[in-house]
Amino acid sequence: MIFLIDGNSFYASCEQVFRPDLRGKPVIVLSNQDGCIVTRSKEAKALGIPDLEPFFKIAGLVKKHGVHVFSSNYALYGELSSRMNLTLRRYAAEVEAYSIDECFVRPLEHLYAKGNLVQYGEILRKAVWKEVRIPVGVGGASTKSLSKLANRAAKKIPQLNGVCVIETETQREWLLRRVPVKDLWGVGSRISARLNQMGILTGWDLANASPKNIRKQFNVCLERTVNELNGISCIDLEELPPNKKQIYCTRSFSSKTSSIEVIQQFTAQYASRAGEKLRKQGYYARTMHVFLQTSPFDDNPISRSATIQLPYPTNDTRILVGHAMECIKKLHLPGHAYSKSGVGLIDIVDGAFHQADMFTPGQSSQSEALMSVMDSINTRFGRGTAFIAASGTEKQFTMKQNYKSPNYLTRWAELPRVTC
DNA sequence: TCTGGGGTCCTAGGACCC
DNA sequence: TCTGGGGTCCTAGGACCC
Repeated sequence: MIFLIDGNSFYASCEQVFRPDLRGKPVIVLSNQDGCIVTRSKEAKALGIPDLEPFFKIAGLVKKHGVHVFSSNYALYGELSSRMNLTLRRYAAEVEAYSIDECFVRPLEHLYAKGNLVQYGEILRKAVWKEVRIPVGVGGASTKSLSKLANRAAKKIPQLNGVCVIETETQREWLLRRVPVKDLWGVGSRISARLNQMGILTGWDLANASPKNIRKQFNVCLERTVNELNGISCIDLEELPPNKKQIYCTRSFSSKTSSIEVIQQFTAQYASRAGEKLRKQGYYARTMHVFLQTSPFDDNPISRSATIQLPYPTNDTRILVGHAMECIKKLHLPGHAYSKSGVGLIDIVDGAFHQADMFTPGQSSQSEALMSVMDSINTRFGRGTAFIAASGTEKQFTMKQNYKSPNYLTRWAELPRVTC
């Protein structure tokens, strides 16, 4: 049995933890740069605010209905997410932190009366609410894909009170018959359009399709989904996330720019961040991918990228940044207003198993030591405390965050205050 | 006035080499 | 002189997730 616990409108609920006055009110949270709407509270959805809509397009609607707007505050969401995990861990045999707002959980059997899995779901829901003040939906079933489906029902059907468990064949069929394929986990808009053309409209249709045929016409992943919908578990619970095969850091600029110096400064920051993630995994990169693009909404958008082999596998920020700078020089064409760049580390190898080349220097122990000091400084005093000069000593543009809430949980100066 | 997220993995197709 | 299978690397873009 696998349960999926998922925070309702997670980012909006996080904001409401320290602003309980906003519970039951329309709240939206914006993406980086205050670009798009990424989370809407139930009340905001009811006002007809669409998901992933550019913020400026609904500014009028927001004003008219007094919608409460927040820039994203990842320090806050990350901290509440880990508190949610800690709570769930006490009630579970295994926990997989699947995303910032979702956990897969294998239940501890002594916590519920035999055969009463709904009771277990209730325990989880109440515990997270009591300890973290985040409302969650709970779905349980024999596979991950079915628990996703149950979780969806838990949120959609008010009578279920936030908990839905698929225990019988009848329940499985009932739910599958009512879910359009596009709402299934692992089926996006493209694949669902093709499935619809083939007459496969609901989860039930897909569950009854031939897995072999699906594999032939689509791919292995969708074949797995078919099996999972039939209760055959193909996707394991992973307590430790598998190591990444690629690590990317990409950002939109806070405003468009044609200046190569500014673009290099931004890109140096992204390369540094990618290096941090790589070292956290304890790996080394052999290949780097750098891209630079104008807005895809421009009349003649351009997007150019370069892939380069690094001289030897490395996770040294100085080397990564140096090569990223060279790439930008090659990619940058004068006269265009660029909106975004990114750095990807691909072809990642585990240091311990890497076969060194006796003719190339390789990463030195000095470099390891320096990176480790830099990482500890930044862990202790905040990201960006120690940085490469190429990132720019004065920030050209800071991220647009006009509606950010305080870092209630991660900065002493911003702790909530109570006046009595 | 202008404004449109971020991350991971996979694959098709072209260029080049043996 | 002309032909041609098979592999690797790179780029671009598709597809999914949150």
